[in-house]
Amino acid sequence: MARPPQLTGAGGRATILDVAAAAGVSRQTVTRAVNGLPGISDATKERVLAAAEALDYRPSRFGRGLVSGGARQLGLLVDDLRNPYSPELAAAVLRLAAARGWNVMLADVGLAGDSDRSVQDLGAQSDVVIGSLGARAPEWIDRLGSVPVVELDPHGAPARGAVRLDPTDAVEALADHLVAVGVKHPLVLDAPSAVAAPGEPSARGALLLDALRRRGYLPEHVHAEAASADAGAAGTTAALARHARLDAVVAFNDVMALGALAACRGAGADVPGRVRVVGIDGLTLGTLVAPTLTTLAVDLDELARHAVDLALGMLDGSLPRSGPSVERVVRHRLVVRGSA
Amino acid sequence: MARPPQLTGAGGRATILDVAAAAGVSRQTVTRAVNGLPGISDATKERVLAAAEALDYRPSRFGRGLVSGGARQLGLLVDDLRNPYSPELAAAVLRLAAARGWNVMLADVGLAGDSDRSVQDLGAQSDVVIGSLGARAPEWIDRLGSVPVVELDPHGAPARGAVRLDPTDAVEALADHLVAVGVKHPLVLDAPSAVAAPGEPSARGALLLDALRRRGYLPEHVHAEAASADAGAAGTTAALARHARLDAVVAFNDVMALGALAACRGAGADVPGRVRVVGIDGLTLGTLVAPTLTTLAVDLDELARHAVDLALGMLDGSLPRSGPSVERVVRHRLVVRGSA
DNA sequence: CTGAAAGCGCTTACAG
DNA sequence: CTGAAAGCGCTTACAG
Repeated sequence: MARPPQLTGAGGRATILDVAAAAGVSRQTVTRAVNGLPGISDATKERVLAAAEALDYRPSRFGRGLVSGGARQLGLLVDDLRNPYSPELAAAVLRLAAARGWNVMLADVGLAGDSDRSVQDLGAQSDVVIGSLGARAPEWIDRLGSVPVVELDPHGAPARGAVRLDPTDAVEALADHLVAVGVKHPLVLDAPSAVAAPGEPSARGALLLDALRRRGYLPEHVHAEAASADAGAAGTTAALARHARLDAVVAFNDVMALGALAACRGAGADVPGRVRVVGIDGLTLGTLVAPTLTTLAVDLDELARHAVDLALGMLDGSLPRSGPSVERVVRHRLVVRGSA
Repeated sequence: MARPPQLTGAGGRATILDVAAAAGVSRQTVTRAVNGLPGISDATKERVLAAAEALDYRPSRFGRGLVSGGARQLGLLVDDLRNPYSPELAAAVLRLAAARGWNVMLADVGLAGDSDRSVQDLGAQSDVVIGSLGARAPEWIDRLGSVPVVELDPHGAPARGAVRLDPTDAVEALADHLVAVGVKHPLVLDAPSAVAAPGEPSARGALLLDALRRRGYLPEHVHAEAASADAGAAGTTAALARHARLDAVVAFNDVMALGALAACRGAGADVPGRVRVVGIDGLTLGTLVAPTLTTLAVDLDELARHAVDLALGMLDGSLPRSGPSVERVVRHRLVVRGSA
């Protein structure tokens, strides 16, 4: 391989100066050739391009960005892409961001081996970050450095901006619905909670339990091993075996509810005939199964719109830079389908 | 708002020099304060940080990247995040990339309003790109500039590197399976093809039709309006109405097959009793429905592994820089589940 | 503890 | 058509 012995760039990468030297021209001539600018003879251009090719030259995005600005970059921090909630949200954010000429960099703290570093890198590469930070928000906001952050469904008090999800209305509507359809023995199938003490219900779980109790129910409450379909199925199977009279499962999210649906099928318990099943999130997925899934739906487009608005507002100064944090609220909505 | 009248940075953004001036120190003292370096008195640090805060100073990622290198960035180009195939693939790539210390920037050419610009921006921000370029590969590779590209399931001859999907074995196995279970009148539910002439089957479709014909079938072939669940359902409903004896639907992908499943339910056609339904992709989704979906599965972790290997190999020079393009192959595998 | 200098890799005017 | 100069915003040695 006829690789020249000395390359200027770090990591043995060729820079514009290497190409210029190899082609026997100045660096601005290299710029002209590489960027297809006018004011260069065909012969020179060809020679420069050949040198660039030979040296495997690629312009540094940093050098370039420094002088020409570079596209704005929005960082999106998601939980776990394997739960369809994340990609549905990401799709909504991506679309809005693209429409405004923003790039989106994605980091998945659930998938990343070293989530701390993932968060930090995301901060270093983004002009603003939107993300589900959950319980680790304070720590991660710190890692993100000075980048403005819009928290999605924050657990505590948000640092700067946030879009809060409010399921209360939908939970009340659901509880009324369960009463109306004659449910007697509901189960709240909760996800394991990172924040609450073991055994303690999640925020959503507590809301559900409270709404049910106020209507005279003595709801069961169990924590699944994980917020996944498999864990939802396992939790449901076990509950079904323990409590023969169980006639409703309200799951922490849609994916777990899908697991509950499968478990009911496995146990020969008709849905919604014998057991009603309800999820939370409103994923598209819920319309593809049979019976279709009753759910407390979030309008992810609305969530994304608020988040992007807030994020961009923080940047262009249309939002106050100090003072109390700015919050938007998106309410869940009860969507009654086949399963309940 | 006590915003100072003059800010050095473009777009009215404060630079390190603005902060230095406001705090009455030199720029390297600002660096020390902002980056938590030693060799600065607490008093000075505090004053600098206050000035930075007041000016809403955030270090430019370009300036920083230019001197300290910055994390490597992998661009991932997907088709449409709303088809679960994309996020499942993205999750696999993200995990591998994160493990190797790479950031991932995501662009969705299906969702973006201006897909050309999306592609170009991705190229400008990435050290290497992995992507499903499909029929527009030549054009988009051009837009990506000099960034190395690993094509996923390329339609034509790949430019540099590619991971090719090979469904042939699985298609043969599926055709044998359909014979074995006594299917007589199969339908190939194809996706609309961007490349082929209208009415022409897609590459996958052609493979399926051929395998079926070689076994003595006279398979139906229809194009759905889109590669979506809804379109798959509509296509199936129409076909079911036209051909009463239809007893198998092989869909272009899993999402369409899910639509077919729903259509069969709607038409009162038992699956797999009266109609067998088969998808392609092997999405997790297929295990959550009832009956569970028989499919030609791609191992997305394997696909991602090859793609990331190839991408990183192109960068570190372990792959030849010129000569024929490098290809890896991932074979589909028949996974028989409940629906066929 | 603080600052003057040099340089990262590129592009944008400006001369020739 | 081509090149010498300046500068984008930052950090890393090196002096004081």
